[in-house]
Amino acid sequence: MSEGDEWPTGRLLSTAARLVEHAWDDVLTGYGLTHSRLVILHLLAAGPATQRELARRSGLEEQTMGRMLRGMEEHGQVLRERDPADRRRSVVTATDEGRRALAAVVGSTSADDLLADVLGGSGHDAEEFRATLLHVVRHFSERRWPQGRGAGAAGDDPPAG
Amino acid sequence: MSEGDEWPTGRLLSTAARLVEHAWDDVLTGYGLTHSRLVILHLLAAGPATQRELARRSGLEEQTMGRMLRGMEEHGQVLRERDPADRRRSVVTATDEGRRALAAVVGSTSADDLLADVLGGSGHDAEEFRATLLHVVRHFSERRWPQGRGAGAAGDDPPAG
DNA sequence: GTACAACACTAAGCATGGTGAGCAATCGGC
DNA sequence: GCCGATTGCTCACCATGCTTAGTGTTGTAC
Repeated sequence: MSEGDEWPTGRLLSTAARLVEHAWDDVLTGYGLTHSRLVILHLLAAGPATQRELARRSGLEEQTMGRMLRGMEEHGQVLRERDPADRRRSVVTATDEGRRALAAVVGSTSADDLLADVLGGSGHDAEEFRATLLHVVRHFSERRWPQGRGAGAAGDDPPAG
Repeated sequence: MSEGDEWPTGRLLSTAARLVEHAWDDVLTGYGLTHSRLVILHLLAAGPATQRELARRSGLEEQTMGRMLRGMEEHGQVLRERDPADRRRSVVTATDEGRRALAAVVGSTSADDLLADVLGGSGHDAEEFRATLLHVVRHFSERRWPQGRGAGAAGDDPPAG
């Protein structure tokens, strides 16, 4: 595709995301992961969480999260157990296999490095690009789920990575 | 969602794209369009085209394009007719209704303007962001479909918008 | 003129996103 | 203790991407 100049920026964004996802997938498939499951394992690395928490922290709907966790459970990457103290809740934990997969991907040359290379080698500022994306995500998240989606948002920010 | 700092840039890209799509959808739904159909109508504004051309020019698979065109046909936004000169081909044309919808959206305050405002009002350079996205799209497109996907790519670029 | 390759499109099925509806467990006011 | 509201999750279905495997049409080599 050599087009693109005329596209709305929003469509450029979607297309870029799709293409980078494909590049990621090439890497991840070898580790039994997908683009989105990686984020879940990443969140779980900090400790067990409920589905609702995971959904909120990754910006997905709970239904979507539930389905993805079911798939991951079938693949032995996470464990879901009812919380005995509140049986509405599922407590989600990463299994050893899930942790292994995450560590393997993080330790490998990732598509993110590839992306950084693509940008850096062409006069584009990868850090600035990232900062702009983060700004867009935060702004539109706030627009979509005002004040942290009903949950306490204060103190929820992770340490800057 | 107040997270994001730790995410891989690829995931940031996907999330940003999803959020901006939602913002677009809020605008587009009122005009009977969706995010992706807008691009098709935009391409058709230059004149009729075959499904294959549309797919190539928008970076989608032909199957995806076929399904989307079927939906648009059912909604009266495009017309598909077999090319009498080559009955393998479908010639796709925008209907009056499709053109009207496109004109209405283009004439309205679009989510793209919103995006530009969000960036411009915060010290981020919207033009630079766009240029970087375009670079990413072109690089990864080339990676995915080397040399213009088998079709003649030369002279295919649109005038810069 | 007939077989074979290429082309344009369709069909079916998977993945990941969304939505609305609904169910069981829990909590709170009385 | 009971009833209604809330919470946490599931089900069912839609949209838009993808892939693999067709179907029918055209072009070409012999």
